[in-house]
Amino acid sequence: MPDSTDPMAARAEKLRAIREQGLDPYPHHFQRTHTAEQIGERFAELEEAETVAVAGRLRSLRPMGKTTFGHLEDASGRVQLYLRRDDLGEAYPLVKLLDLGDLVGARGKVFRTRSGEISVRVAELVLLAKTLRPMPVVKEKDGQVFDAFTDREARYRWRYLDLMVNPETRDVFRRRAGTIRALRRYLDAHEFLEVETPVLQVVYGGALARPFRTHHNVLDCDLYLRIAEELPLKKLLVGGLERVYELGRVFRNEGVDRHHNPEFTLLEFYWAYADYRDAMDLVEDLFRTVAREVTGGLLLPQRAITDGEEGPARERPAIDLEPPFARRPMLALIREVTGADVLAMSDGALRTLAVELGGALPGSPPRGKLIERIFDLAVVPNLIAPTFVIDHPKVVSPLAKAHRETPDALVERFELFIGGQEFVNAFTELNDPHEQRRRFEEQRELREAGEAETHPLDEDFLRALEQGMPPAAGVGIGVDRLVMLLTGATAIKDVLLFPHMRTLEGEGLGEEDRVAHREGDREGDRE
RNA sequence: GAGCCGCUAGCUCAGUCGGUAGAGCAUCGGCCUUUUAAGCCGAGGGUCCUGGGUUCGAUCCCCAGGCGGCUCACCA
Repeated sequence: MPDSTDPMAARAEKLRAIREQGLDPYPHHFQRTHTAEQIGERFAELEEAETVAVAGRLRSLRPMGKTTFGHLEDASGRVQLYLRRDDLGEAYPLVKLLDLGDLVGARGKVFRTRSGEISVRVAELVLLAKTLRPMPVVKEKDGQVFDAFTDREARYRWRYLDLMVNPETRDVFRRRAGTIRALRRYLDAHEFLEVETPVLQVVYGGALARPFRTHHNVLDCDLYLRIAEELPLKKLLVGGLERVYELGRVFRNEGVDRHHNPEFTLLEFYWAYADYRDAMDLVEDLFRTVAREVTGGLLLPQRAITDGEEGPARERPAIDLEPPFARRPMLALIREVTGADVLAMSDGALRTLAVELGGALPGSPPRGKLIERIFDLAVVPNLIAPTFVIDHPKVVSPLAKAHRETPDALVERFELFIGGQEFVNAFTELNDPHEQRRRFEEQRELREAGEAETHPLDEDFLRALEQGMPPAAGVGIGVDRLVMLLTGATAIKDVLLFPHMRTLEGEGLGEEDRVAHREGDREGDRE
């Protein structure tokens, strides 16, 4: 039942009235001459001189009888509109049919009001798009914000509303774009070639994670969405592209929380004739360069994390990228914190230690998994200052080359931790095809023993290695987390424009669409 | 996956020691030709998340479920 005071019904009624007056509520074009910012910047020359044309969204309306004030907002900022019946004449009643959020264009002279605000005295007002839904009403006075649009769910689900009313959200995504630009610029400058490899793969690989599965109808085969970029990029090293990178989306069928989204942006680069030490030098320089470019400095303030609604905020210290990043072997860090020499311990003792630290693992995990687990529990939370953790257990790194000094137990690998978070994973790449095959087979044994996350054997990749891959370093950087670091964000959802959310009722494919897709399948089968 | 918290008008929230509800903003009407969280006067607006249970009676108490947020655990 329509309610006379329902905002949507009111807007629909205004739309009808506008059409009735012969006005087009959704015209095709508006010739804008100035942005809001330009009007402020060039006020001296514009004042009472040429006619300007501005366009944007109405963010405030203050009708006072035969005069109305309002603010128009475009991508550059806001400018006040001064609408007078004497100026607009027959067009003035249109003002009554406007709502907050409508997109309008206005032409007129620029002036300063009695209270000093730079404004456009509107001689011509054009509706550019009528809005049918109310937008969040956020008011502001003396820098204080009233009725802020802070509901996290609403902000994530309807990001356009968040972007409309929260300037800091726009800043986050400008900074995200800046981060990606800086990463590209850095790698391009170091003569890495940007490439694109398939997202849909017959065999997934390059990481230990569970994949999303999909199906190709015409070929009638299952495909996986990639969980990493690694294997195709290494094939390019075989092909003679000595420095390659890919900045792309990968998909992991795992948990969703403050640090994880089912799809995320991963940067991987591969560097022939380099090893993990070279890569560490490069990564350290890359982090500083990108941080400087994006934030202007190397000291990165982090926002506090709140414990629940009422709970106390947990302060997070600023991250300083200035001092050299520490480089510490994983086993040495474990020994420092727990006193345990994990390499010398029996499997049973390792398990006992892991349980003591609060992390029981299901099944009978291999030593390497237990060591990694102990590391995650005992060491990681304390790795606040940027730290390269180096030389990991072999079994958890099936694609990394054995350590040149401890080849039986360790690999040449590093992870960069900052603020207790992993940002980079890299290693000296394994390029011995026989050794790679043995590692894959080891993974298969683990899988058969009940390990959930193992690396599948990829014959096509082994074939490429058999063709000869140069010694190389490979690096993976979690771009979303890097953006979090550079923006101080506390949740990955805050740096994704459209983070994954559970579907609401009425969202997703309707039954009719699903039927249509099934029809499509049959058509595919016939061909 | 576990724990805690929340779900009341379009929005943000208050409230009912169990007797079917209220504020501000928004909306609608009136006044107002330099206002700016504009102001003043008036009005309308609610399956109090869903389903069970207890009760004479549930928005409130109990149970189950849904959705969300936060925290912890885990994969980046």
